[in-house]
Amino acid sequence: MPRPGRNTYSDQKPPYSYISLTAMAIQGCPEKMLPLSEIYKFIMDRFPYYRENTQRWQNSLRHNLSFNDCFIKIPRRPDQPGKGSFWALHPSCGDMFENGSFLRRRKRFKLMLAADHLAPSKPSDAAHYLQQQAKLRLSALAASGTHLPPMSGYNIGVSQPSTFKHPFAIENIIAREYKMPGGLAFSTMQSMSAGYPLHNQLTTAWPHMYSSSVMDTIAPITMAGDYSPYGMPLKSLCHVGQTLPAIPVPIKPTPASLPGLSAMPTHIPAFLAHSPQSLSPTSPQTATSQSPAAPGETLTSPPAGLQSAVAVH
DNA sequence: AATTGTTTAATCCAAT
DNA sequence: ATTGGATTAAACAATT
Repeated sequence: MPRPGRNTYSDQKPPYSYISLTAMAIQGCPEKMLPLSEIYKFIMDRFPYYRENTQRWQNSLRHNLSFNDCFIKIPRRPDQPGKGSFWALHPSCGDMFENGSFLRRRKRFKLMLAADHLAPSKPSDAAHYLQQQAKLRLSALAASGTHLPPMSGYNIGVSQPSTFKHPFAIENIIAREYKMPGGLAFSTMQSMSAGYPLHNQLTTAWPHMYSSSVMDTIAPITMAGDYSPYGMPLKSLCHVGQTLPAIPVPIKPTPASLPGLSAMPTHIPAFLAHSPQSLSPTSPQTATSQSPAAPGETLTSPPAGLQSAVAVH
C-alpha cells in the first residue's frame, strides 16, 4: 500500500464489533439508552469508517440489536415522541468483553428461556427497570448540573458514581486495556475529577474514534501508524489533563457472573450526582421532555427476574 | 415511503 | 478440525 496520508488510518475498520460499538454508544449517553438513529450517529461521528456503506453496517447493527439478548428495547413513553424504541444494555449482561477483545466476546449473553421454575427474566422487566433508571439519571442531572460546560453531547466517561461501573462503561473499557504498569488504573479518573469530561482521554484511547468537538483541540498524537488499539502507549493518555489518582478501582466488582444469578447493579445509587452533563444537543426531545422521577418512584432493586439472566454455554 | 425491528441463513474467522 | 461468535444479506412485519 502506498504510504497513506495522515488520517487515513482513521478510516480503517475500527477493532470493535457492532456489539461493542453499540455498547459504547449506549454507555456514553447520560440516559444509558438510545434510539437507533442516535446509535448510528454516535458511530458515524466517531468512526469515519462507518460513514460509508451505511446500508450494510446499519443492517448488521440492527440485526445485532434484535439478535443479542444483551440489548433490550425500551418503549418510548408518551412524553418521548419519536421513532423507534430506545435501546439499552441488559442490566445483567455483565462483562462481555472481559477477555479484553472488543471484537469477540468470550461468551454470548443469552437469557435463559423459561427457566424451569425460576422467575422468568422478562425483558420487559429489565426495560421498565431501565426506564426508571434513566428517569432518575435525568432528574439527577437536571438537579445538579447546569453549571458546567457542555461537551460533545455524549456523556462519555462521566456517569455513574464511583462504586459501580458497568463493565461496558467507557472508563472500564479503557481501564481494562490501558492499565498502568504500576498498577494504576484509569477508571477512577472521572470519579476523582468530579465531573471533568474525559473525552480527551477517550479519543486518545480509541485511535479510530473521532470526537468532532475534540479534534480541533487535540492533535492525533502518537497514534501514527500504530493500528494496534491495545498497544497504545500510556503516556499519550496521561498527558492529557489531570494527574492520575493512585487508587486502583475494582473493574469487575463481581468477577464471576456465573451460572444462575449474575451481578445486578442493585446498589446503583439513585443519583448520579456530579454528572455534569448537559443533555444531548442532538436529541432535543430527550433533553427537554423528560419528566423528573415521580415522587413515589425511588430506585429499588431490579426485578428478581432480571437476575436469572446468564451467559449461556 | 422510509425507518425500525425480527428472523433465517450463509459465510467468515478467531479461539479452542 | 471443530466450535461458536461476528458479519453480511435478505425477506418481511410493524410503525410512523
